[in-house]
Amino acid sequence: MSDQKNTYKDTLNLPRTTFDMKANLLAKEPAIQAKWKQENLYGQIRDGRCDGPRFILHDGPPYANGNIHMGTALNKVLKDLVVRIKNMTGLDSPYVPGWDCHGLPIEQKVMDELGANAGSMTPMDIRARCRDYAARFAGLQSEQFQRLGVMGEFDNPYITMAGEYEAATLEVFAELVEKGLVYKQLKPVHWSIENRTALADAELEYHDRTDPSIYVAFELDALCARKVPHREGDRVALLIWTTTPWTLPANLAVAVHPDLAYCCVHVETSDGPITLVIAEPRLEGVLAAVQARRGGYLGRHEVLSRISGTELCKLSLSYRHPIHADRLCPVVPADYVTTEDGTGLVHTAPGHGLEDYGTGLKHGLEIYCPVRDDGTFDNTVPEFLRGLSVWQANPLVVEHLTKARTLVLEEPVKHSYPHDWRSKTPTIFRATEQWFIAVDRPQVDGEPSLRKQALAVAKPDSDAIRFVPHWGRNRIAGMLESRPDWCISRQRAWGLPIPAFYNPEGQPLLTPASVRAVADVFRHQGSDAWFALSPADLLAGYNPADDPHLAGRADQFAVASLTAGRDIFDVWFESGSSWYAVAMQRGLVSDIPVDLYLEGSDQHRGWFQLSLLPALGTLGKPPFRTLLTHGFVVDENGRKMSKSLGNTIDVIQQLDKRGADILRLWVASQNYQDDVRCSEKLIAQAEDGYRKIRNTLRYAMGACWDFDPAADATEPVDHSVDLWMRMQLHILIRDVREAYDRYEFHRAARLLYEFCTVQASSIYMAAVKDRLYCESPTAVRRRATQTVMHELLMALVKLLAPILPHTCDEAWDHIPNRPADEPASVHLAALPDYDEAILHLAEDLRPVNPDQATFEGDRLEVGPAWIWNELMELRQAGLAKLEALKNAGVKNSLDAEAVFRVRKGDAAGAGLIRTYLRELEDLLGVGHACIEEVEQVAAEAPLAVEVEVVDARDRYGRCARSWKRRPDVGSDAQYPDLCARDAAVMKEITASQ
RNA sequence: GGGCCUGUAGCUCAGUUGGUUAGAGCGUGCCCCUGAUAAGGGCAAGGUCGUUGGUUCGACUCCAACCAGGCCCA
Repeated sequence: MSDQKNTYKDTLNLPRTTFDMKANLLAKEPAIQAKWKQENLYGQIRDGRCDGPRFILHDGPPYANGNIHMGTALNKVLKDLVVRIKNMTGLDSPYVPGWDCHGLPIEQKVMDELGANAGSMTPMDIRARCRDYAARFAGLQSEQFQRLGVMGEFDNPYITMAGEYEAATLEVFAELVEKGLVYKQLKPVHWSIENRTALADAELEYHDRTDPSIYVAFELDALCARKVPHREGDRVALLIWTTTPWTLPANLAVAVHPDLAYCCVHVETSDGPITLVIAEPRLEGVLAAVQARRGGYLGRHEVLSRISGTELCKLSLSYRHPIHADRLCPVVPADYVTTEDGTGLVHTAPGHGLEDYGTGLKHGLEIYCPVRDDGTFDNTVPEFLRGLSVWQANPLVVEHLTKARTLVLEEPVKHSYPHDWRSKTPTIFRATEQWFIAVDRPQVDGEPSLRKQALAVAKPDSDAIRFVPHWGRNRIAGMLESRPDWCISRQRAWGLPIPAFYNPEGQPLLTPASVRAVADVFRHQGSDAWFALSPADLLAGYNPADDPHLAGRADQFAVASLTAGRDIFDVWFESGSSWYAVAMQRGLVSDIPVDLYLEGSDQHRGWFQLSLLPALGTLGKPPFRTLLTHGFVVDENGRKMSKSLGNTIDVIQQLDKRGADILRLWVASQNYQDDVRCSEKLIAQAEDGYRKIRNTLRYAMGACWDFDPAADATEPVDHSVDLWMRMQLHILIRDVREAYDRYEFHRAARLLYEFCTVQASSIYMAAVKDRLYCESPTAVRRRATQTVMHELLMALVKLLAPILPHTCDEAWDHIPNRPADEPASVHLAALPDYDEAILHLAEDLRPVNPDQATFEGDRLEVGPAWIWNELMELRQAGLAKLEALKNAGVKNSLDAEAVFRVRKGDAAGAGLIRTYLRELEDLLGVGHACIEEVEQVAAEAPLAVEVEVVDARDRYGRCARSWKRRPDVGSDAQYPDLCARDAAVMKEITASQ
């Protein structure tokens, strides 16, 4: 028996393929990548697309520091999906990756490595080390991106520290200078007295520190006192609170919140009666504090009246300055005022606080900073403070206030305070000269301000920029409305110098011509030249006398007398110029906008906005046509990933464990418009999906092993499941391409995956097994299935190629008899197009109520889709019955027979089922199917046909070759153990041998 | 605290202009096959649609507040 079984097995056309079931991505991917490199696949794609329309995705440069993380991987894979899809759509879509190389984090890492030696290093020494560091990590990340399968000009990326790039950045800067948008002004920064330097946020450490916290009454001048309800004979004052008494000399205003409730309270004190203005919610707390620490001071108190912050502002109050007795200062509104502590009235010193600075600019206050870089007061303060350090000043200020009877309370307060990370000494806020790009200043050529221009292109009815998702427009517009002038200067070594020179009087030289002259030097020598060359050499191509911007002042700027400034650019200005330095300078586009910027949603404030402003200032238009943003990678509970929470997923580790295509499938299947959840488990799920897709491809290949479309292609007959499959395939092609066009990769990935699972694997491949295995190799029925299977395989591999480039590359080489007109690599191929004619069968003929009367013979000819939806319902019903039968003991479907019950006299219904009977048999996987006439069928039955499944084991013999139970088993005397079909096939095989 | 955004089965996603008992696939459980076999197939369970109010004859869908989470600010 078993011998005979094996005999027949050898006559079957079982699947054969060289495409391994096991992916072995860890070994194969690097080999495939090496092959791409060696064959210069990227170059081949460029050559192949050089006649197509351009599509430029301009890369936002990651920072050249550390390994890539999940967020970087998400970003780069999304970009690669876009680029691959565009190229496979026939567009010429090059991709030039870039790296952001300057900036503090790198400098900080280098300084850390240098440790104590840092002090003896020159800026040039430090810069050289920073350059090495950046180059090292740009190289490392480049390898990691390529390991992810990202395709692009990795042998010629853009690097913001390259001389050419630096020169281009300065050229953009020169344009802004020309437009009158660059200016110098005081701004408070974190200042280390110890090191006499500005500090970035990253250079601060917060430690607890005890400071004198003081409540001070700022007395209103006599005129204003009358405007405030008070007790006759009282002094009238605004009560403020501060933990930095030394900033009181720089006080220029008191800020109140318009929405807060304030009250005027009469208080008896040992310094005499006084009416104080204080935020109502703070009244009890403050009085209690005074009572607790300075009981003898406080007598009874009485609230006289209440007043809103808005009203308070309207009174136009002015108060006598607590230190400069002869000055009067205003009350201004500010929305950052809170009642968490203090008095709800905020001492405002624009030279010593960031919020105060903002308020100062808003209300035209001077940015006044009487503190010198060594932390001592200059001569603009009263004599008792001159020359003293701010720390010495604290008790003296308190003493002064006490004498003036304006000190209500002093108590020590312990709070978290910023310290210099290097010297560990406390820092102060101190206004220093900084360079700015003006956002509200109209340009000298009459163009509106940058803010106006930016808001114009971001407003709802503008079509200048497309936002994906659409709410990005809202977000960036909101940020543009409120953004302050752009402070572009930093006091560091590792960066692009702001090419400003100073004459002996301290006046800056910074004109379009002088900037361009420096740009020319940097182009060839890099910005190290700033530190290596003299101002005269840096300005070799520049003559003040020829500079129209110095008209009449040229003699003040004799080149020999100048010194070079020590500020460098904010790195955002460098990356914000990349649309020019890369996209235009490299000829990717002849003019902006480029087609697409694609970054995380944090870049609405970052790169997007800081690219938009320079481009508007330079060329008057945005640098991008479309802005696409993605969310952040969070853990499986939606929490942000952090090392301290221990919920991070390491990309490199995942690459080494599962391979790039798994990660890419994971990326593609995420809806990136939201935050993207990631965990070991979720990536494992992508891996499961990958296996399903791979095995679907593998089966299709196995089914086509002896098939050559050029020689064997056979049109499926009407009413065959092959036509259904082909239609499903074209629906898939249409929907996936549409999803790709809309950047909805997760939709495409899901469609592809579900197609593999349901339509292809569960339905079609299961149904056509019998004809593929058992029919004669050249039977029309088999060849037709192979024809569609081959179409399916070709289309699927192409559609999947952007997502799974390695797997599809490998699969491409294993496709049996790949047509001669197809390129050597799937990545050189075009995405498949759907066929309208095939699609119309599906689209026009939607399912209708199965009204028996409408099933005329001619309708069957036009309606495979229409009818197929109903047939699939029948299949579902049949499978349910089959399940019941299995529970009753018929384990193998081939031992069952499907009986389709049609109402007696329903000739059309019977004809319909007869037409599809063979396909239904295979769709259910049963040995045989037949029709039976009955008196009544259930009204809701699909096609008005009921399906029943019965045990065929006692009815029919089992065909030893196809394993089907059929009535015609034994009908051929030569093969008594076979059914008629298999007997005929055996005769054909035998005859041909 | 402010701006923008998100919240449908354990997971990834569908849910058309508000309209019957909210759908897939994966995963899980049970079962089958052993001629796709470190594969393939079937069936089943699983959801108060973040919460609470409101508008409406009717709300996953519209409105408000709240809760949770994310990004950017403060």
